[in-house]
Amino acid sequence: MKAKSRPRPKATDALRERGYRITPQRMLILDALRDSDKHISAEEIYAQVHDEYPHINISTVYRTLELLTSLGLATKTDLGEGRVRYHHAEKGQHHHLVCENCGTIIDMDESFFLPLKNALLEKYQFKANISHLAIFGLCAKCQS
Amino acid sequence: MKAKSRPRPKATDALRERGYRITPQRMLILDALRDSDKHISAEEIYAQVHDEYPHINISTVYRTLELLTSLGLATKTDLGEGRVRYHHAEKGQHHHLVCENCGTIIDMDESFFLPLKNALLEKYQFKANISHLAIFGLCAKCQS
DNA sequence: CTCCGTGCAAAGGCTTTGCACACTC
DNA sequence: GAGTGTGCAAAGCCTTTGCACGGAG
Repeated sequence: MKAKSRPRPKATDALRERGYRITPQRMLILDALRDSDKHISAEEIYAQVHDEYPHINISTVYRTLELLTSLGLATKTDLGEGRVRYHHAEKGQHHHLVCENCGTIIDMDESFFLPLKNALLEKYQFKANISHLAIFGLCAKCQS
Repeated sequence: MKAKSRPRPKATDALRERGYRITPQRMLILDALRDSDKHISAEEIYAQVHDEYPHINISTVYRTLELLTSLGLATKTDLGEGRVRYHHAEKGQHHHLVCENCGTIIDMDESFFLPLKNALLEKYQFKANISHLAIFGLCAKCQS
């Protein structure tokens, strides 16, 4: 699907440094995460990796995603679809506006939460750690 | 568990008006929703109703909750636990600050989201329907 | 050579669905 | 009586887990 041979040391180094082994499966899963410009489900990663490496198993995908998430290399998001989505951590924090009618997902910058964060800190002394939140509602098209 | 004979016209009227039948199961599920002061899962509602009405089935709970949600009588919240929680719509909207360290839950008023809602409407023409959001972070005690 | 990572298969948890009977209206 | 709502059982979907083999270090 995409070239997989370009230099891309960061994530694999992070694995190696912590004593985890570099396997073709892990590389391919990282590639799939990186190549996807939107959030991707375990099943989609599996399908994508399977094209290049038919031997792979879905449980390996789940185990690898859990590992990457625990190392901070991937981020897990629950958009309320009954399935979790992942994305590469390098791509930065943002949030999602999910249309309850047509399912459109709009990416929203984190800066929208700054006033809220400050208000919570001031009022409740609560230090919010907002990552990949989903907010449901109606998109422009579906409001009529 | 609780008296179930007090007058409670609102929800049942809403059902009747729309042509839905009033059954003991539906009444008891509404009671369970109303009697719970926190968000409650389908399984918990089932257990609670089962005490008074052992014949009930879990699929009836799910079907009824879906009906109530579609009528706006109940609200569905996904707090990312792999299971959905419900609450009675009359109780109003609020949100939760969940401490990642000690588990404390602080109730937060909806008004904190007004600036955010307005910003989203202005920038994305997105009409946010924020209901029972959970925000994770650290409470005052746990920040040291 | 060691032992971590994987494939395989099965099970787990939550939720949905098909069908025939029962109960509300 | 008509037809919606229910119980029952089974399946569906996503995810996790136990086990033994294979491959990375």
